[in-house]
Amino acid sequence: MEKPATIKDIAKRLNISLSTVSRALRNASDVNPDTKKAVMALSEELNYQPNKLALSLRQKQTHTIGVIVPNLDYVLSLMVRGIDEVALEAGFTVMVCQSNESFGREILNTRRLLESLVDGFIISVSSESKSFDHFKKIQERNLPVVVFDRVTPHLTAPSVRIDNEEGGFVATEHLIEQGYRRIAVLAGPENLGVSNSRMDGYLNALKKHKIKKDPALIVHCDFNQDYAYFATLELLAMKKRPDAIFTISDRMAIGAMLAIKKKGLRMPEDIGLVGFNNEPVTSLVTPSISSVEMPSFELGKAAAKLFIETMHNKENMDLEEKILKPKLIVRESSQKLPIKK
Amino acid sequence: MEKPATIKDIAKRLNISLSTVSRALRNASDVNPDTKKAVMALSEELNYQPNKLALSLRQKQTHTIGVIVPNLDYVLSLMVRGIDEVALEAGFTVMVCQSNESFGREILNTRRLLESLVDGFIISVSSESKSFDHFKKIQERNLPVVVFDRVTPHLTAPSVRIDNEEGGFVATEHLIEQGYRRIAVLAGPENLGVSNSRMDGYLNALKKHKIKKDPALIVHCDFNQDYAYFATLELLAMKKRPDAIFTISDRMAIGAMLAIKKKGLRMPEDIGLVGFNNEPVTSLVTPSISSVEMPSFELGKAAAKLFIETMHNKENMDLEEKILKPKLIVRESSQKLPIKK
DNA sequence: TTCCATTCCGGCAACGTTGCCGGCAACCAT
DNA sequence: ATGGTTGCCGGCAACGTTGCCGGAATGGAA
Repeated sequence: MEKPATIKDIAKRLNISLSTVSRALRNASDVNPDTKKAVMALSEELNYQPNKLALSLRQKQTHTIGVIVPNLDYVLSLMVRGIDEVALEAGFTVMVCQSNESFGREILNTRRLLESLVDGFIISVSSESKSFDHFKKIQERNLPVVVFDRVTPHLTAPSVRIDNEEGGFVATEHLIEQGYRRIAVLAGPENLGVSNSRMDGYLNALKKHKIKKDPALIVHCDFNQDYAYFATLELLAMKKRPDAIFTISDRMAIGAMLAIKKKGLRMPEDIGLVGFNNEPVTSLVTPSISSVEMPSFELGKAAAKLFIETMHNKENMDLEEKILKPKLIVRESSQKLPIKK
Repeated sequence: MEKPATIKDIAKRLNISLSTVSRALRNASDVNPDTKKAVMALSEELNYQPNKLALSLRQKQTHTIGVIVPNLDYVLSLMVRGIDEVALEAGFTVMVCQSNESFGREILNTRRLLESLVDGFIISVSSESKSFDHFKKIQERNLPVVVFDRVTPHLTAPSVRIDNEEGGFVATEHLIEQGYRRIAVLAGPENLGVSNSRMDGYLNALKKHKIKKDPALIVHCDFNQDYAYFATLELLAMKKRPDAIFTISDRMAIGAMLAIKKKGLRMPEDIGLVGFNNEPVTSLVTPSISSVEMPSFELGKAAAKLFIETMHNKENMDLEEKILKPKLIVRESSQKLPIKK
């Protein structure tokens, strides 16, 4: 009961050859029903498990997917669970690596997973990454790559994401409908596609409602509660301060909220606030924060499904692009008008 | 630039044998400096990476650690990052599996990781697990197992955890010092060691301060915000309702807080509240919630270090037990008395 | 009896790597 | 000249598995 049993053990005890055992265990063709039964029985008894290493070495497939994410916050860990779900179902194991939003770490993770001989990658890019050569190297090796959530035009690959522009649009339009007019946006790093798309949605909403864009109200800062806090303080210190803020993540919304409270302003009366991601915390703070919800779990599942598709017909790499819809959840922080019946 | 280069490729191009290349790449002994240089140069040029599969197959070691956690909430994902940190440093890769607090899932994960031929396990048990045979099977295979955070007396293995009893004690004593007398405890499932230890600390604090234990104030419920919410509602509906609640997790504290607010009671005036874990959300809600902080990242690192130790001297399995200290963070929810200078 | 088809099985090679062993020079010392 | 030592290298086997091929035994048909 020490070492796991191998095919050889079975063959020896049954006095038959390795090949026969192998065939018996797999496809029944070309093997006597009796010997097959015997093999099955013994393999059961010895609790035989085929050695994955040997299998992988032989058929040059590890049935492992490398997943690279910038962090494991609420939404991303939900997405990873979605990926896991589908991957397991399809017989794949996933290896998750966090890049911690660091470019260097992302390269390191890529290399490590490549060394582990994963069959392909499902990636959400770090906010710090400006070059994508390390990912292109993967594709040069002909391994399937699927990008999810944080996509980038610089990487040509099938992708799954939500409609970020739409998300930014509904958030902003909601603020406008609530009567806010000087709406600021706290955006992420300038090179982050997700952030820019949400900002595009913001701009579209302004345009639709004929509100002039004010560059002073567009602030880029790090994806981080503290940065958002200080950025908001600066916004609130303006002569003509904004009367609403749309942040492209909830963590930033929290920072903004703290700054607003610090300044003694009330939400939604003095200032409106809408975040993005619909993390549970948004409903727990006072006032509760409106936020754009995304179907994270579904998004993860979709990414894994797309990966498996891509893997199965590499020839027909059509660069599929799957886009899910976000949904605004209105809470106290932006509900200025009485709720219409 | 398609398939990764192998030792064979190098040998062929240099017209030398496989063995020589292998030796040249590894230890310099028994190989001519010139040929060694040539091999090194070519391997650099071809970007040679030893095939991990073949290596693992040969030396029966995958340099992979299987990590099983009940979920990836704030503390656990911090711990996993700590594990990752140390493991990477030591040349190990980690595979993380979530059991989702499900017993069946935990068994499945164990089997999957075993199939993946991990070199050992670092485990935090699910709250649902009442049997531990699946883990014992690992040990029968002579693979090292380290338990962390959620330990259990039913599993004999080196472990790393915090002093949960101490945590429960300081939380409770703090409430007593603030003048609360009818202190309830929201505990987790009855079979969960962590929960019971924290409760023991609670009981010790009562005893020390000569407060009689009231069984009606000890409530077991699922590790879950909603359950905690309803359990708290029931507590508050008692004739002689508690004047403080200690919950053994922050998620439960949130549930309790919502129930308290629902009832229109004020914290800390009408009722005190202390949670456990010091999740960021505790400082964001109103009132902010006191909580027992644990050094999660450090704990993860310690677990990985212990694992590597255990792995290196299996003979000397001394069942080391490493215990870190928790620390109470006092916030509004329990600060009834003015702060002493 | 001869020939062919069918059924079942074993041998061999290969995936990429390393460890062990043996061997061939060359050199030095006797 | 002979023997031993040293430096360097190649061959072989093995890790556990599968795919291919060839072959023995059996049966049936001509």
